Amino acid sequence: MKNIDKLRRAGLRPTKQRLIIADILLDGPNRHFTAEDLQDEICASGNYMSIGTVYNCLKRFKNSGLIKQVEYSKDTAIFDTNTTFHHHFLNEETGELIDIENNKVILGKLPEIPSGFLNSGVDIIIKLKKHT
Amino acid sequence: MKNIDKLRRAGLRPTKQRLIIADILLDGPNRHFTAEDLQDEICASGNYMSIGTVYNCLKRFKNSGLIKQVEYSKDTAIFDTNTTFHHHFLNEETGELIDIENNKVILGKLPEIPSGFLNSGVDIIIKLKKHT
DNA sequence: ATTTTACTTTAAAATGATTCTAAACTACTT
DNA sequence: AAGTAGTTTAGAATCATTTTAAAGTAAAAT
Repeated sequence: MKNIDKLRRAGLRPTKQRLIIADILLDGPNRHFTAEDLQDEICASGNYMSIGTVYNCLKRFKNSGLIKQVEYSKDTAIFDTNTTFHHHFLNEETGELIDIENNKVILGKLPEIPSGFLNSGVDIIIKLKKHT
Repeated sequence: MKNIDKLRRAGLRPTKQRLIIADILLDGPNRHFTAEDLQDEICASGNYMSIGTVYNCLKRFKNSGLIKQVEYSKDTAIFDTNTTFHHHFLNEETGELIDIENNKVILGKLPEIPSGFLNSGVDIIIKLKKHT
């Protein structure tokens, strides 16, 4: 599908800026990135966008389900083009994330969900350190 | 054990400020809290401490293993007096965390660890939403 | 096609959490 | 008692992110 249609389907008005970002994010392989990473790539592609717009677009892309945000990053928000249900390895030294496909993990036993609540998603992070 | 000894054992010089914090955190039941929460409690206990010192103490308490820091909080750092290996429920609406004891969860299948690395810890977050 | 309306982009300022700085202070050692 | 190394402090600095208000643009209505 063309990116302009992906935006329309997601309920986003296809502005010039959103198309630039869609072209960077929505083709090619999955990746993890920060707002600043993305702004750098926009520059590298010969375009310009204010950092405010980058943040604004990322928020809307996320709310529309075009991308996800990784939930356990401390200082800087990390976004993820992989919108499937999946988990992550975290390299503790570098902060690098690697996707874990959902079918690679099975939870054999889950705790009882507090009453009045529903399980609305499980996130698993496997931290890695270099083998000595 | 007296808190002054807990500090000494942890390799921390037992200053007046660290004792105030130890008295708040290290007795009583486990809890999750931010730096600001703690500063408020310090005030409520009739003491005063600059926010810089609160942060500084929390960092040292954490590095000494007296407390932990929750790894998947976005804007504000959340600390945890529960230093055992455990997981969390996250109330998505309120941000409230509830501990899950380690023995309540069993991982039936784990992905292959990337070569050259060791699994250095697994964090599981079960997100909760209100039952409708 | 032109106008209207609502949404979007922008630069710059504002915010909020956290860290840094340099001077004053204090616990521990000698 | 004096020295030194670590600690606290207020305030400034930093950094990611959000807000602001004005100017711009896509879609809807005429």
